[in-house]
Amino acid sequence: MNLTEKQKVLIEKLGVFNERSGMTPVEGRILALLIVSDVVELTFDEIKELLEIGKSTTSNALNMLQIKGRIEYITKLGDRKRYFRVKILNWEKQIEQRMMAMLAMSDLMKEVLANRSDKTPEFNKELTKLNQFFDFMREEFSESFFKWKNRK
Amino acid sequence: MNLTEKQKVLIEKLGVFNERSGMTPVEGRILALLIVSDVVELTFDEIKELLEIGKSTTSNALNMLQIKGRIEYITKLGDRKRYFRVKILNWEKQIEQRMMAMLAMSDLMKEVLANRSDKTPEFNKELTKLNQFFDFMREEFSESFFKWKNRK
DNA sequence: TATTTAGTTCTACATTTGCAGAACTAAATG
DNA sequence: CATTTAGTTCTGCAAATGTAGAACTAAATA
Repeated sequence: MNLTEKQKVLIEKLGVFNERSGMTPVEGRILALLIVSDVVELTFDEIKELLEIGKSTTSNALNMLQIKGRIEYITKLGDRKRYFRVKILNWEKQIEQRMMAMLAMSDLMKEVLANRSDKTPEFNKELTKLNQFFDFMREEFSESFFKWKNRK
Repeated sequence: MNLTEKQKVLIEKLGVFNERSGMTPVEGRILALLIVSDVVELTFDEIKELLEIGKSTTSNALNMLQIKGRIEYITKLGDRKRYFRVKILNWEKQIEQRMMAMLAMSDLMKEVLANRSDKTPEFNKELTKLNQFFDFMREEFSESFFKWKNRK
């Protein structure tokens, strides 16, 4: 098992993307590896060797990725090793959660607004409008996700 | 100019929220201050004193927040100080950009898919479905943003 | 032109983060 | 029951990050 140059480049590219959405470099690359590799189920040691990373790093990253719900492992009869793979179907949920998390500011904003003096009506009006934007988007997004889930 | 206990709590709360979306603690708190404070335009020194932070920290954070498009400053005739305030109207654009950035993975995914062998048809099918999800969402979101901008 | 003002840049430092390698552990195997 | 296997936990370190304070600068003021 080894990687083509093209695959290595793709892993780095996807790795950087993953870093920017809150993973460590190694986490990002492990996830990328599991998406790019032609072997879709890789063992601890294969991951470690392919990415040339330390044992503890591999262990910790794999555990984090599991906690975050991005990967899982299966086992095979008569084989003690764990075979890790991405939980692709979870991605939609991931995206949904993160979108909604972004719009969660709405609640905080309402709290801020409730505490503002009425001596800055213009500012308050803008904040109110922003709030309406959040509410609107939350509604729209739920609808979109619903629409996707229930498509034929 | 000083803050109520309630305001201080709100600033910390919003501050933590901001930290989690990629700002330093101080950046997050400055932005929070400018949203929570009843005085909507604050000077360098007011910000520094209210948040009890260093001069260089204040300077760097204010510059970063301007680069990120989150704040701006105005000046007053016969007054050399800068008066900083949030660019609230930019928030919608911020949200839009970040949403779209999340879905930008779609392009990367297509590249990955193009490079996968056809020996893993099931996996590839799932990836394809994920891609369709991204495309669908991108379309939906653009529509939603458009709808918001053109509402009466 | 000396001083003050409003802010920037430089230097230093403490904290946090990410990773490696060694030591360890629990289960399976010889 | 000694050894191997498959991983986890511990220890330490190098680099990055976030902040403070001092030194500096450019413009305005006395």
